[in-house]
Amino acid sequence: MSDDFTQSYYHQQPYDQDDDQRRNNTAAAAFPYSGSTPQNNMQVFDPSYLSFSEFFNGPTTQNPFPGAFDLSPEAFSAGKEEHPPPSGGGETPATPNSSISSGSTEAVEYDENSNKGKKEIKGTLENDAKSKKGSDPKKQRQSRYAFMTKSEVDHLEDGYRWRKYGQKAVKNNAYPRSYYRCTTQKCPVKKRVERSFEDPSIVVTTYEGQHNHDVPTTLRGSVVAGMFAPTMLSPPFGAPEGSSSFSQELLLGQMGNIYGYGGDGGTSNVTNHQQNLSGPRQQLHQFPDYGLLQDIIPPAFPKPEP
DNA sequence: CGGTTTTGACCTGCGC
DNA sequence: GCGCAGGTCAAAACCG
Repeated sequence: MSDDFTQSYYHQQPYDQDDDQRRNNTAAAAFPYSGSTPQNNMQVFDPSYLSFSEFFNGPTTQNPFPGAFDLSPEAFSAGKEEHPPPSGGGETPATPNSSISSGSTEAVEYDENSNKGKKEIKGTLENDAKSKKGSDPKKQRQSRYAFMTKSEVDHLEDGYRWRKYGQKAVKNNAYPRSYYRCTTQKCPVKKRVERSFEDPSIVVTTYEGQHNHDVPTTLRGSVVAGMFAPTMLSPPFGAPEGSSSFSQELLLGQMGNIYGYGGDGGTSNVTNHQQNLSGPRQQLHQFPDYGLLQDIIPPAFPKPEP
């Protein structure tokens, strides 16, 4: 991908090997968007990953997601001022039948060590961090994970209980953004839910923070519930070892070849896959949280085929 | 009645 | 310093 993207890329986890390669093989790599350089040839999930679980676990024991999700929203949002407008060509993003899944995390603390050998990235991150809210060390953000779900409902069932504490109209988006907070006491997790302004059928959910508790027993077997099991929401996207509790099988079944996204509008069978297995029609996508979602959705999604 | 949602106000950060 | 936008608060309304 482009250097732009690379430079906007923030690694939370130290990857001293296959770093670049992994990056190119992760969902994150599929988002070459650096705020001003939308790519046509995007790769979301490299087909080399035979399954979603494999994708999660990676070719090695290391979870590729840290690389995939360790995007710095700040880094991406840095280019928000020049994000390509949805105009012209009607960049209606998502191809209905294509599933994108990507996500991002944002370290609560910018781990300098994690960027060893990635000076440029680090620099970008730091700069962004300084220019954004992160400038205040007291307000370092929680880890964040953003997911895109093709769903008819705004608030996706993920197994946790949430209480809505705010709703805000977002600039350049006809759809309001909702703010939710985990109702579990002392749980700091929040999430933002909004619809893609270009494809209302896509719900963008951004989780912030980590649950300090298990999924409520009221878990209703929702796909997303499995997806967002505690391990999933842990920074490394499931502790390296502890992730065993993560429903990989479920993911396998639900996510299928979620990486089957070509970026050129190619279709995948994920849609049906999801639809068949989940009650409310939901397609799960993950994508890097660039901070301002509307800034990344356009380039991140291929427009639906006419 | 307790929990959740709604919604306007308020606060904060950032760009100009 | 001012205005804008995002995020949060909190009181009222709503719901089971």
